[in-house]
Amino acid sequence: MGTEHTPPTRSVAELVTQLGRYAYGATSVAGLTPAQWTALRYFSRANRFSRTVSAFAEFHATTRGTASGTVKSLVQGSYLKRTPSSSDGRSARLDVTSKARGCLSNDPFQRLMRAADTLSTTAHRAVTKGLNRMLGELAQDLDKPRFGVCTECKHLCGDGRCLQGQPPYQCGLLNEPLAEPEIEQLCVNFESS
Amino acid sequence: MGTEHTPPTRSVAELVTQLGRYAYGATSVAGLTPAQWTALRYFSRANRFSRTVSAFAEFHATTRGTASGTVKSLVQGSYLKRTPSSSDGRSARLDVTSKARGCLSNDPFQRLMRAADTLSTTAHRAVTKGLNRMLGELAQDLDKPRFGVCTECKHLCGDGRCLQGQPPYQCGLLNEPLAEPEIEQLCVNFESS
DNA sequence: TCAAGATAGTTTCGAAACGCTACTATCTAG
DNA sequence: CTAGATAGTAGCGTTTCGAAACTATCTTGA
Repeated sequence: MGTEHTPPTRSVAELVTQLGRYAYGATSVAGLTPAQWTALRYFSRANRFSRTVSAFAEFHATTRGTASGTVKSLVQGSYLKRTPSSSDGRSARLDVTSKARGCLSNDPFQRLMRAADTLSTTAHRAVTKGLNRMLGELAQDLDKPRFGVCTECKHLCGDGRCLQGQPPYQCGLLNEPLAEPEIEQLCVNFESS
Repeated sequence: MGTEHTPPTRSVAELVTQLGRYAYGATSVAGLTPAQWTALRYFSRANRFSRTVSAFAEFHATTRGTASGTVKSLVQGSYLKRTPSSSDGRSARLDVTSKARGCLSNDPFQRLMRAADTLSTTAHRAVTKGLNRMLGELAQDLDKPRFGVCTECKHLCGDGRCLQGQPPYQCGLLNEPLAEPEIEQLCVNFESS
């Protein structure tokens, strides 16, 4: 009964790339480059296990070399603070500074969020769900990590056992305790369900 | 009853940028760069009034200088054929060659479309509608052109008058006849409604 | 205990891509 | 016919990026 293939509307793929391009290019506020904005956004959204150069490199879909350079410039500009890991001598954690938080509050990226806010609640939910699904498919197809939050991750444990819902929370993969606000942050080790 | 602000799901803005990044970076098939892929996709989707360097520059959200370089490389590689305009001595039209069409048939971009195809029809429609809305908002906010198809454009005229539905079609803005397949192509002069 | 391999991160290099400015050529308005 | 807008090109410096080479640390297993 219905048409078999996609109707003659503009395809979702085209819309996504166009939105992505407009959002990425809309820099020009502070003296930060698009790549630097992406990094700042990432490090302000990622949990403490994921605030590393390597994790950011995977998120940004680039090489560690490039990511290293971007991070370096942000550390020099004191947008990020480097703290060597106590357990792993090779690794360091990057935290956003108050200066960076100030910049992020008028991120050009906000325009995109404002555009999203014009949608109704139901429309917003439908789009979120659909895009989430697409991202999962694409990440699997490209063999990239997923980057989700604890509340939707299978490794989240509550109250000693792997039952979600009540604190104190814990990550079943890393066996590390999770504070309340942390379970809404992005994680490299995310696995759905 | 419902929560006032966005629920603790990952925001639409984040999803869009992430999808955009993955799709843009997924090149590496032929010897074409991401910018060249974007150009090829554009020129294969745009109608004859929009297949110019300037229109592509606006679509790609870049400068005419950069766009000119990208196009030049594609013409040299015989992916595009340049035809000077008969009515305007300054302008030229760029058409994709059969070689380019061959490349496009295994565009890395296809992965994103495949991901979109895993959605149900209703979900697909909801996402399309939502993203379309967002793109409209964002384009207006950034003062960029919209780039839509004739079937959704107010300038489409049918049967002599501006009544849509039956051929022969015509563009009410440029006063030019439109062939049947052309009314599904992208246009710089698109205006909604 | 020690060697081999994996991993975190940096550095350098060359190739793009980009924004910007200046420039030519053509078209359009008064 | 002149002034200004528009289509497109060319050059410069910056940013980005992938690839490869390298150091330092961790891990594995004999």
